[in-house]
Amino acid sequence: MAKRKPTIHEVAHLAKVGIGTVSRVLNNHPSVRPETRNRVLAAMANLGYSPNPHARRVAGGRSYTVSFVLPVISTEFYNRLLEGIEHILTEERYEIALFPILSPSRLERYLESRSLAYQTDGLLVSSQGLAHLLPDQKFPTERPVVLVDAYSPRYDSAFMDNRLGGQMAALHLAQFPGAMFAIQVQEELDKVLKNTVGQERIEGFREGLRKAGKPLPSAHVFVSRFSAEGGRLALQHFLRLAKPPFNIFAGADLLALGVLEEAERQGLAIGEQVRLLGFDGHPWTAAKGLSTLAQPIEEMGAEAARMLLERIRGYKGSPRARRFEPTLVVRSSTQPHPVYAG
Amino acid sequence: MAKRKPTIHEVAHLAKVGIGTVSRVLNNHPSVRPETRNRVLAAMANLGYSPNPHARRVAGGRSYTVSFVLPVISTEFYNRLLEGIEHILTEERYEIALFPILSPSRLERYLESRSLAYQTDGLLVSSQGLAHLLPDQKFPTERPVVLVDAYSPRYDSAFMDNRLGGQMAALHLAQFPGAMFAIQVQEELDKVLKNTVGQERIEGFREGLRKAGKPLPSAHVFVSRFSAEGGRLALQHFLRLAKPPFNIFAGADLLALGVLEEAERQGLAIGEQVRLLGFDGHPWTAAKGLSTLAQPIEEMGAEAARMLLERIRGYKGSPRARRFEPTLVVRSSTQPHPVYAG
DNA sequence: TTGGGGTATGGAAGCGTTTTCTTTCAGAAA
DNA sequence: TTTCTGAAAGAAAACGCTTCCATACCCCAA
Repeated sequence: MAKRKPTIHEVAHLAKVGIGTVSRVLNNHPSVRPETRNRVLAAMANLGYSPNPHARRVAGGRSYTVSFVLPVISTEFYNRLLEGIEHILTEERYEIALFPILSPSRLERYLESRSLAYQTDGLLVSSQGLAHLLPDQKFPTERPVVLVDAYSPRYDSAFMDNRLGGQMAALHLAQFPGAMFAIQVQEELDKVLKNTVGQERIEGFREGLRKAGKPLPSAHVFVSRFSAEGGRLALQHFLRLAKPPFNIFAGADLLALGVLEEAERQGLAIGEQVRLLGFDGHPWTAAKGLSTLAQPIEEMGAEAARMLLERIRGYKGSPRARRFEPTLVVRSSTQPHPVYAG
Repeated sequence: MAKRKPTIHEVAHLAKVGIGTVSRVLNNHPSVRPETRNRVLAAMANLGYSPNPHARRVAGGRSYTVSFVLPVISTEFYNRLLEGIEHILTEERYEIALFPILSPSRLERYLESRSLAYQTDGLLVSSQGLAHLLPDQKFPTERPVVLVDAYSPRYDSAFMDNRLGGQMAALHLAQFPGAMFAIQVQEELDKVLKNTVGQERIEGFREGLRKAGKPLPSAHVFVSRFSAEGGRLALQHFLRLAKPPFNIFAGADLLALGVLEEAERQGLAIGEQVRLLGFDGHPWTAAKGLSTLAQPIEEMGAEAARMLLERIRGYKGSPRARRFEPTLVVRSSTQPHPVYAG
C-alpha cells in the first residue's frame, strides 16, 4: 500500500556517494565538499527523504529529545517560553516532550525516577517549587537538568527578577496622584509547588512604594486566581474601598485585561481615573494600550535551552544562574490620553 | 558516569536465556515456558530494565507509544480523560506522548505531517474542530486516529452527548419555581477549533425548557470564559436582571463553583434562592453539595484507548461511534436544605 | 525402535541511522 | 621527484531491539 519511506541508502545510491557521507550531510559535518553536499541535498529533495528519527536515536545512543516539565496555568506565558526553547532546540534537531503537571497526582508521578520524563537526554523544568518537593532537592536522574523561570543553586537556572519588576512598577506608579492598589496572582497548584512568583512581584511593589513614601495598605491588595474575570472582580472590589483615581499594579497582563473590561463597563477613563500597569508584556497589550512590564520570556527560554544543550554535550562546570529583567513599557493606560488639538 | 541503561542482552545473560526469549517475553509471545518467563521477568525487575522504544520502533515498526493531542483549557476534564486513557494503555505497556495545542500557532505545527505527533503508533485527538482545519478533514498520517470527546464520520469516535445533557438539565430545573438562567462556556481557542461543546449544552437546555413550556430568554444566557470568576460575574449579572429565586444551569462545574462563591458572598441560600446545576461531575462537587450532570469522562477515555489499540493491532472495520451520556446527580444545590427535627 | 509433529529456545539477520576505521588523493615541504 | 599531511569519502561496525530460521527436545503413534 503506502510505499515505504526512502532510506539513507537510496539517497546515497542516487547521489552516488556512501551512506556515511549522507549522514554527514544530515549532521552538518564540516568535512563534506560543497559540491558533494549539494548533490546529496538534491537527491534528498528528489526522493522526498526525511531521516527516521528513531533509527537516529538508536544509533546515536541519544534520544535527541528533551523533556519540558511545566505547570499549565498561564498558557500564554508558557507558550512563549516554549517558543523560545523550541527555537533553539529545533535548530539542533532536538525534539521536545511536554510534561504538564495537570494535577497534584500527575506531579507525584513526575517525581518518580521511572517516569518517561527522565528517559530523554535532559530536563527543562519551569516549576519553581518542584525542587522543594524532591528528596535532597535533586531530581532522580543523572541527566542534566536546567531550571527555567525558577532558581536553584543545584542546577543551571534562567529566571526572571520578579521582585525588581515590582519595584519598577512602584517607581512608575508612585509618580501619579491617587491611591495605590495591587492584584496578586495565586493559584491552587502554586501552594503545592511553593510558587512565589505572584508574591514576589507584589512584595517588590510594596517595597518600592515604601521607599517612595507611599506605603501600600494590605487591604489594597486583591488576591485572585489567574483569569481575566479575576481582574474584573478586583476592580469591583477596589471601587467599594475607595474613589478614583486609582493606580493599579496587576500581577499579570491577563488580570489587567479584566480590569480594562470592567473599567469600560463602569465608564471609568483608563489612564486618568484608572491608571493600570500589567506584567508580562504579551503582544496584545500594545493594541489595548496597556502599560506593562515586558518580560523577555522567549530569550529566557532560549538561554535555558542553550545551557541544557551545553550540558548534554558534556559541559561540566558548576551551576550557572542567568538573571533576566523586565522592561517598563509605558502606554496610554498610565498616561492621560493625548488631547488632539483641532 | 551515568551507567548505561541495561539492554536486552544483559537481561538475557542474567536470566541465562537468549535474547530472542527475552524479546518474546516482552511481547507476550505464547511459546515461552512459564518458568522461563518468570526467570526473565525477575531479571528485568532486578536490573530495572525497560525496553528502548526507539529500538523497538526501528526493529519492529512499532514504538508502543501513542500521541494524545489535546487543547489545554479545562484542566480537570482533560486530566480525568488522560487518566482513563492511561489506565488502558499502561496495562498494555503503551506510553503516551502529550501534544497540547497551547496556541493557534502550535496547532498549525501539529497539522504538519512531519510533526513528532505522527511518529507514534497512533493518535488520540480530543479537539472537535481539529479535523475541520485539515485538508479533506483527514490527518496527514497512515496510522490509526481515534477522536475522544469529539466526533467525525471519518474516524472512530468516543464522545459525550452534550445536547442530551442540556435537556436533562432542563427537565430537572423546570420543576422548580422561579426564572431560568444559563451560563455558557466560550473560549478563545474554541473559535479556531469550532468547538461547540458549550453551545450544545445550552442549546439542549433551551430545547428542553421550550418543551417544558418555560422558554429561556436569550438575555438569561451569560457567556463566559472558563473560570470560576466567570461564574461569579454571571450571578452578579443575573441579580441585576431579576430577583431570586433563580434556577441556574452552569455549563461547567468550575463556573458553578464561582456561582456558589458569589451566592455565599451575597448571602443567597443555595438550593432555595439559587438553585444551581453544574456539568462535569468532578469529584469535589460532592463536598460542595453541587448538583451536576456527571460525565463518564474516564470511561470515555478508556473506550477511545481501546478502540485505538484495536486499530493499531490491525482492525480494519469502518469508523465506529461510541456515544456516552451524562448522569444527573442531585445534591443540595437543587434541593432545599433538609431541616433537622430537634 | 523409529519417525513425525509440535513446542521451546538460541542465535543470526535486519531495521535505518551514527560513528569509527580505512583508504584515497591532493597539495605542501623536503 | 619523493615524502608527509590532512581533508574527503567509502565501508563496516555498532546501536537495541524484532523476527526468522535452525536446532534440540519431548510425546505419541506406528
